[in-house]
Amino acid sequence: MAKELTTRAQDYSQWYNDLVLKGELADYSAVRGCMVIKPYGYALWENMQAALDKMFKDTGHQNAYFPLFVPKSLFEAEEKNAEGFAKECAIVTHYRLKTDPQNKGKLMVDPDAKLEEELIVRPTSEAIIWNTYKTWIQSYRDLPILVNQWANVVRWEMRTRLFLRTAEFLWQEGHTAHATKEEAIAETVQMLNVYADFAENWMAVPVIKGVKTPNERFAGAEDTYCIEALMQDGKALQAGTSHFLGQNFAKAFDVKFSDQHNKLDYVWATSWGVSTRLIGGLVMTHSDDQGLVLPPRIAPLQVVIVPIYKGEDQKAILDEKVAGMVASFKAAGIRVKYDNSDNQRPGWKFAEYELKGVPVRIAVGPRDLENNQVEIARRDTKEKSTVSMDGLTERVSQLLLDIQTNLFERAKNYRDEHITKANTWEEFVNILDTKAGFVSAHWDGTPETEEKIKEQTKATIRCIPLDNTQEAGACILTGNPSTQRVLFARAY
RNA sequence: CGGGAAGUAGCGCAGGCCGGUAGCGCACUUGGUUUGGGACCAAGGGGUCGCAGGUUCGAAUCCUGUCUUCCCGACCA
Repeated sequence: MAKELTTRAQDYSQWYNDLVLKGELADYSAVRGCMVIKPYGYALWENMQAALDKMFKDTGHQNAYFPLFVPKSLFEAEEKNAEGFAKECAIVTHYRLKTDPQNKGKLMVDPDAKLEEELIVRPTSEAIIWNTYKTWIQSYRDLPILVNQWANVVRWEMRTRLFLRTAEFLWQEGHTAHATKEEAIAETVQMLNVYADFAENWMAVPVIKGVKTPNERFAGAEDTYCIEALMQDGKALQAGTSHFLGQNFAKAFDVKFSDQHNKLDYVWATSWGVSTRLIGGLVMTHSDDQGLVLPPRIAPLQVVIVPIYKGEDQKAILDEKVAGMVASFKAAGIRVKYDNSDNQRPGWKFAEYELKGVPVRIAVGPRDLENNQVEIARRDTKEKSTVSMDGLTERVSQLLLDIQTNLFERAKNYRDEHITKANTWEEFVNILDTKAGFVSAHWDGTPETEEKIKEQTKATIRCIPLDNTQEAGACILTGNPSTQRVLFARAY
């Protein structure tokens, strides 16, 4: 009764906020636009990190760490990149405070402590990293460099939303250096595939792999590859990007190498990243009006066991019986919690763990002990069944796999049902306003047309899918010839 | 930056027009009864009413200023 949730139908945004706050993933902080990631939310992030980190290492990458601050002169070296981020940078100008003589007990910025050169709080680390790579690379034998960093970045957004857009966020950024263009492109595509694999097989979030149009491209990239997901309100979410940076940063930072024939050339670059924004996407993909729904593979808790008893005697018997169950689950690698706390009743616990999105709940009471059974409830379908205690661990292991699969299939069906072809402008606008989701339509390939469509409908081109079929058609807005459909959507 | 709303107990709010002992629900503490879908009874603890001025015998309440947060826009590679 304590925690009333807004339903999706009432107010989708409010529903999302309620889930994040009441599901204890994150909280607002005293800092404008910055959130506190609470232990439950951070445990989720740690599980995501662990899976991604292994995938990065399995593809030959190593972790490193670069500074939070970027001197302004380095930041501005790659012009397009600098321009793209200029409007959302936090800047350190001083290094000292002093007591304010006008205002007792208060501090002020010491005007005598102005920095010679301003430091930019990194919105992304290409500049500081490529300035470093210059000293690491002389020969083709030094290549490739395959480095990833787990870090926080700051982008001073005007309007923020928990996880989806915050002023500070956590992410990983991979920065690689290669001897050839082909190798760099292969790396870009490889990491896009890693992201898609992670999104679909760990988060159970179906994604479309594609390429961004020049308008939507990362500032300083030659090509931006992306994975795009679809939320339950029909809006798209960019879930990850992988950039082919060409020789732009090598030229900006003068990073050259000698090839096998002692010929100097600029190094080829990629960068790729995913952030805590994925958590927002996860919430909006699977959750329902009762709370969070988390996929078992990354859920902080996979199974919760709730005892039902009258009096201490029954509790003691249950504690002992469940201890064996817990040990067996743990031995099978299942993340399990036995909640025998006495300050809440079973009904409260049921509601609480549903809110938290725990995939499987097991209830055990005296009635069950008599019959050597337990009650199992799955979060995704809310189905309950009574099963024997014999072979319970195997059964639950299988159930977790089933839930993982079911969540993905459910999300994929929804996504596939919300990719709609539009052949006329009327259809296009109508789909966006009524059904939403992705709209597959012809586009004449010009930034001007893309811009006009955005102005009139707020829909942007999310991507040109990698597996696109080529077909002749006419642009949805201008009627000019087009060779393929692209995916439009309103997006977060 | 434009428009709107709000700052009162840990959280959510009432009180304010009409100045006069600081309230309610949840949470918390203690005791008891309970426990198969968000329990109940009783007794408690907790507040410089965002901040700074002003009016007044007296300000949460009236006036002025100021700070902050949230919502809607603009912005968001």
